[in-house]
Amino acid sequence: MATVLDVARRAGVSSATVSRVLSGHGNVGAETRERVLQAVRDLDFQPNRFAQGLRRGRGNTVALLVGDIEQSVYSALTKHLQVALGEIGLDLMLYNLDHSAERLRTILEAAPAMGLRGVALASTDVIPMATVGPLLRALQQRAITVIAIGQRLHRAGIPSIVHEERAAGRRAVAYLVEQGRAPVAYVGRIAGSAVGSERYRGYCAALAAAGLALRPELVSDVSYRFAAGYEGTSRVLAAAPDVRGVQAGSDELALGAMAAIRDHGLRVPEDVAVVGFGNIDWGAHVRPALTTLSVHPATVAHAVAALLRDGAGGPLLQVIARTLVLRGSA
Amino acid sequence: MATVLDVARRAGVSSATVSRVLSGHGNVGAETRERVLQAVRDLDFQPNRFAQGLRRGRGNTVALLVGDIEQSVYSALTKHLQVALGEIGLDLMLYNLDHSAERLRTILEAAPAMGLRGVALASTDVIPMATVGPLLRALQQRAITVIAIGQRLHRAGIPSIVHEERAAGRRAVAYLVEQGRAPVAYVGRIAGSAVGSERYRGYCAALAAAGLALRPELVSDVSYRFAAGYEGTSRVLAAAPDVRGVQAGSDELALGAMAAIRDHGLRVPEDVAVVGFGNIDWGAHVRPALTTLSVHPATVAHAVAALLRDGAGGPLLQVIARTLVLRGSA
DNA sequence: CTGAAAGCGCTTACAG
DNA sequence: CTGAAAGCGCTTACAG
Repeated sequence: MATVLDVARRAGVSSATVSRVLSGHGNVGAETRERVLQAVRDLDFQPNRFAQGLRRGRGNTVALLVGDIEQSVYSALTKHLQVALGEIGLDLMLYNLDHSAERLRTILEAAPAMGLRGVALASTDVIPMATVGPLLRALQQRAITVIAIGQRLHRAGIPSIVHEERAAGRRAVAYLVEQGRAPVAYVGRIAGSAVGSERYRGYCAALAAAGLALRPELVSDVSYRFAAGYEGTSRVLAAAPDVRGVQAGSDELALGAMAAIRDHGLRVPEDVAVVGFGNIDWGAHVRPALTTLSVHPATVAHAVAALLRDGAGGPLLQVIARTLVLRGSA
Repeated sequence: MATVLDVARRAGVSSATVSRVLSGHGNVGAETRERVLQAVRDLDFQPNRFAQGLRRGRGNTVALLVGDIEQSVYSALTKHLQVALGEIGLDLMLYNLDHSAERLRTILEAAPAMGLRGVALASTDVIPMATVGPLLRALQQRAITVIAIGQRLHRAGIPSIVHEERAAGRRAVAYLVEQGRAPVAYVGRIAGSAVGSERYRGYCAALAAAGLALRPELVSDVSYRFAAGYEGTSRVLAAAPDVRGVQAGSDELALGAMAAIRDHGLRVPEDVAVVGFGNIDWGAHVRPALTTLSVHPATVAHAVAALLRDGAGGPLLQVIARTLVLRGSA
């Protein structure tokens, strides 16, 4: 592997000059610069990342911490972030939290020594800021850009990029009510999810605006995935046979809900309409196709990249609007 | 951030001794070791990754290159590999290939300078070995462990971990035939997929064994995702109205196929049975639930970790068996 | 068993 | 505009 010294020798200059040409810092004569670049090409020189990192005090890697890479929100985000970071020369290190606060802490504790450029925390789980807050602040103090995705941590001084949750939930439930789908159940408040409770508040707001009562038996607290949607909906159907609409806390939950409704001998949407959350890729391909609220991973990815590129001083809170995507299920 | 020198001073030893204690190489007196470990704890010392990497010539990072992180096979693999690598102290860098050979080449060209410990190439696309082969060999020559996942590159000297494809495809199609589902269509040979054509050969073998003719109008070449399954199946249904079974090249394609069958006014499985490939997470939750062939990401992940841990000398080819997972669709 | 010293490959004040 | 030199924080032969 060629070193900066090899390049310097071949170009007849010092290693300092090579470094200046490559970094763009400091002035170098046009002809000298050309000679250096030619030598770089000849030797196929690529700077050693460790040496660079050691000297500069940090590297080109951003850690992305996701709740669960198998969930579509996170894999879509990962994909787009990978592209957006690639465009500004940054690499992506992936950490799967598996919704574990313990794992989050472990990772954040190891982060300072890793020379990261930034940490993007994409988790909708409630974060125990008492223990995690100091860790995040420690990262910021070493000039590591910390960004929250999907959760509002801007009050703790962490730039946050989120989708609208409450307003979106309210809009979707209002739509169900307008379509004559009351009583509407809410499946998937998701205990422990910061986002889940926001969506649920949207549900409550929509009911209140329509003058409908909040019936506890119509609300199901479940966890994230399919089976939870199935079980939660089954329970609601048993407790409230008059339910005509279901707002699910996620598309996965919505799919489970649809299965439960059908296994209950009812039809979607004729008997019970279903709305999901998150516009998952297969949502358009199940039958009936899923009506849901959009998500915008590319927009998030670009916002993250911009924050990393420009350093501190960016907006502390960016809220991305969602659209109600109408398909067959509601 | 504490350095090894800080630790040395606090423990009253030299930095060499600290390094020896931490690495486990070289003998250190029991009492000295204790003093060093205490100092490490006191100062919360974590070795600087760049300095370590520069000195050792490589780091603790493994690059995982996946075809498309949004496909369930890859996200499940990523999740399990993350855990398996974590257990042996390695980090995971993720690169999304987006099924682009061009991108693969770009990434592999940048890899040597990154001080990677290993490169795990999880792609089922046909790899242009004329250009990519030399890049992989260059990595191996710098003692970077290269591992192929999902595709057999063992003849090129690259340890490969794969699932059985042909035998599994044959078994599934034979099952459809046994159940009286002939003629069986094959949707998703997937031009450009090394794995897709293996699965298709299993289909051919099953037909031959059953004495059935290979009817070209029953075979659809499509790309990976849902929409392709929908279109491919629509075409097959139009060209061969007598079709009674569909073997899909993936679960995504199977879901598209089920939608197409239903939009055609037919029922799954009564009129047309469908078998997928890959046991995707939502497969059990659609209705009818998807019959499919299993996949074993945890097994793959452990095999990869073992190869990284033990370095060269491991098995060149590991084949993981698949099970036919019977559910409602066939 | 332990330490002094060199060196991995960069970058950046400093000097000219 | 350019170069000589120091130094980032480790690890490892080498010497004792």
